[in-house]
Amino acid sequence: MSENTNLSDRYNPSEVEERIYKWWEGSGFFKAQDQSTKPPFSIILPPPNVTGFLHLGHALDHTLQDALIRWKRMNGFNAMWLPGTDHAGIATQAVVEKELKKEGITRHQLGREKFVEKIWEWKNQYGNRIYAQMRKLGGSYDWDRATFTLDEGVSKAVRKVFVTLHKKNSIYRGTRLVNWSGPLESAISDLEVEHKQVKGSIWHIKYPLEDGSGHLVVATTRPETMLGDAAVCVHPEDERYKKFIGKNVILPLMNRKIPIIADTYVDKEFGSGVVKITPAHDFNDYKIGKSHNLPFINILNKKTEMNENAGPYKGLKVQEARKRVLEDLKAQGSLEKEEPHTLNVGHCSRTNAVVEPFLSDQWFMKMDKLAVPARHVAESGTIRFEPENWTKVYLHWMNIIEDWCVSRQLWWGHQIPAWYCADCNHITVSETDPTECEACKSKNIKQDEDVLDTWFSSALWPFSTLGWPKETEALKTFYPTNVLSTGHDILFFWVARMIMMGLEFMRDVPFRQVYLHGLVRDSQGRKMSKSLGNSVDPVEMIEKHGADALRFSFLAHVHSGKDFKFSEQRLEGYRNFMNKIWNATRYSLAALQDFKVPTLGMKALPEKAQLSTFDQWLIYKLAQLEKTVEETMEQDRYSDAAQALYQFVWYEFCDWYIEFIKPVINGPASNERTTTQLVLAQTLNRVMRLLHPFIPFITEELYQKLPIKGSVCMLDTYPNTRNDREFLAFGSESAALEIDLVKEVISAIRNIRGENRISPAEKINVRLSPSDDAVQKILSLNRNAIVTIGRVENLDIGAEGNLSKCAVTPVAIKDSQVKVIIPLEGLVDIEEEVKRIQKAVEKLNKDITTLSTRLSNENFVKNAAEDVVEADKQLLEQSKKQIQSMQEALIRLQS
RNA sequence: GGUCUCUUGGCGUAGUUGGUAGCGCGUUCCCUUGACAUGGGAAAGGUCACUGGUUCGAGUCCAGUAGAGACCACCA
Repeated sequence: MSENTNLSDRYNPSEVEERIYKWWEGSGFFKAQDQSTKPPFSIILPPPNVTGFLHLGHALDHTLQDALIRWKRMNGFNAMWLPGTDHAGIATQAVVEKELKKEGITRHQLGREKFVEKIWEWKNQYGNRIYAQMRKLGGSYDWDRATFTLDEGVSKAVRKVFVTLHKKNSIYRGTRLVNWSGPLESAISDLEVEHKQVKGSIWHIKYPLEDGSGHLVVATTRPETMLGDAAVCVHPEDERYKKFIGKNVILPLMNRKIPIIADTYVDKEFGSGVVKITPAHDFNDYKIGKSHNLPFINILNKKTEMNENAGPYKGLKVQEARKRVLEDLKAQGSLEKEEPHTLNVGHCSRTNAVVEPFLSDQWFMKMDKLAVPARHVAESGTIRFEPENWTKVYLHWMNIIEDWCVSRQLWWGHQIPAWYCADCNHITVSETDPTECEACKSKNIKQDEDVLDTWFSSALWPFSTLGWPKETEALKTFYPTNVLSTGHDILFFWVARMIMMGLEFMRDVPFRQVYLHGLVRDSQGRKMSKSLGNSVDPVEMIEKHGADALRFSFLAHVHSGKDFKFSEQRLEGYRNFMNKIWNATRYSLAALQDFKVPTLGMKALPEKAQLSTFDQWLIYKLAQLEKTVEETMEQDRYSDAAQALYQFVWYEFCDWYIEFIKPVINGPASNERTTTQLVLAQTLNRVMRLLHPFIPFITEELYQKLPIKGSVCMLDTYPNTRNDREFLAFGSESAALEIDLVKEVISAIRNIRGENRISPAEKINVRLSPSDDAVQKILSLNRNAIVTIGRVENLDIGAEGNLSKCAVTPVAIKDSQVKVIIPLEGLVDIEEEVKRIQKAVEKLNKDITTLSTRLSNENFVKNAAEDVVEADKQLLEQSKKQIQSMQEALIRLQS
């Protein structure tokens, strides 16, 4: 067979991927229609940071979504996948600040306007980098709809939401204790605080009583905050301290008089039973301060340095102040003792700095009302979580939800649409920039300098990207979206808030299903991080092994919600699979060189009478595969689908089918040969389509070379058991059983070969002794295959004959039995064969023992399902027959 | 402190109505055979963390124990 098929003997993804992607994108294949007769299916991509790199987590996430959207598209849906990028307030601002720092400039030196300009420059320079990387992965994003979170449309949506919620009093401004990040000089939300265990101390400090009659000892882990103490507090029932309630103590170092108050909040057993109350720097103390009407003494500035309220400690950082306070207390004998103490300290998730509770004016979103319907849709199943256990996590959070601090003291982001009047102090909140105060009409107004938390605009993403507040066709068609896929790390940050905003503004859920996958870790399960040096660049992996291999390694191994352990070695394995597909197609194309495509093309069907058993077997397996893929994809079990495809392509199609057809293909022209060619061509066509959502590049490339094909693989129908099923009807279960028997026979020959170390070059003689005429016929029909694949010199089918010095292996499929007999005289050391048979006998013996024990248990026979008992009985019979022939063989071998 | 998840051959894992434990990688042996050495063939390797219970029968259901991880909360 000649080989001018134009395919190299190795698949080279870099030669294919870019070309194919440009063709797809240039041809508009990724575009969805705002109006269509097809049913809609939409996914909104979680927008990555506009100036970021694509990391493995994105690659996993995007691969899952792309497989799903491609699958749906091929299934006849108006499939829309909307890409976008996030301005990522803190992250982006920090990056640009860092760049400026290299030039020795701070953002304050530059000023707000210039600085924001700089960030836009940066964004324009790097904003497309991640899009280019996404293209490399092969994602079928609807690029025309790509949206940036600071685009005009989104900004309008943000303002409308802000203004609307403000009108409803669901957004309010308040002076509150918030989590403050010193390095950012900004408030952050509760979610942005990471609690970490830290080994510290607890100090016992003497606070002298005002009347000089002694002192109380307070225990604290944060002695520097005493500078802002407003009271000390004891339990009202504490016998030790009851008598002091209402009296005063003198705050050491500051020499301020503060009251002794009582509150049940104090735990009598902990520490000394006396707690210092610092309402402006501790969340619990804040509450006590409120209920007891204490003064709120702020001792920090925005950089978390001590301010003028800290007296002599002014200007010191928190840690320095602590050190000095302790030294001074010690010097004056006020420090009673220091004990080691482990405590949880909040750290800023961005900067890792210790978060300080800090009193400031901020904007908050009231969450309790918004949470009610958001809870309901999860409870009722209107939104389903996958894996399901996240429902509980989500609901728990919704139940304890606190108001969301949405203002950030940053410059990069959506500036808050609120204007302060210098004359009457009124705040004008407006969708459009006002020219005057709405209360006193003064022109002396100034916009709030703060911006909104990045997640504010993200929360609106499912509808703001579709044109809201305008009532667009896109919004009508694609909202609610079908699936939201993301890592579980942003369940609260993003998913929960989208649900609340969607319900509030669209009166409907933003998506029907939430698919939460795990996070990508290294092969040992460690977090990928720069400092560990174990992070992997997906683009590098794509360049090395191909996008399809990377995609398949994700798809074959995502298991419901578990973290994904990435291994390049495994990736190489799937790279090999791509090569396997490539070469199987290469062979097939050669085998189909003289194949004339029947006029019906895609619809061409073989003639039943001409079908070889192995053709019917293959089609049967193909039908099973399509059923499996359909079922597993419906249930989001991508890895089951991927693995079923892998098994079919490699172990059925390549290892067996191609080997079966070789004698036919290499044989003379015949109806059988033509039919086999047709089956081969049709199967290839379906296999490419089946694989396409998983590995789009290689399948599209090969599809275009097939003799039977549609026009574009990614747009053709996905083969399944409902549509396009005429071809599958040619599969036959009985043919499958016959081929299974033939495979068993060949395996038996190979096993004898392998175990006896008979070189593959050595041709051997084989006798096959069938149990009946039907089996005899099966063997005769498949004689060619057995001879070729088994590398047999002379094949006899018939009576078992003389078994002396012969290897014998009985094989059976249901009632069909065959003895595989190979004369070994002069070929091998008989001892090897004796060992082989003994091993087999041993195994059979074990099986027989378990089976007969079970079957002799009358409770089992009585209680177990009939078919189970029947299957066991059959198996026992079969095993008994087999062991008998093996034992006979053993005797003949040694005689 | 609370909630949740996990524990299956060296590694990564499947196991969806309970019925003799599958897969990939790796390992050992043989093989450059006209699609593919990124390949082919053969094989070894698991008392399913532990203890009880339910059942004729448990990796699978229930209870408890131990270990690993995640999230939430935050008593100074």
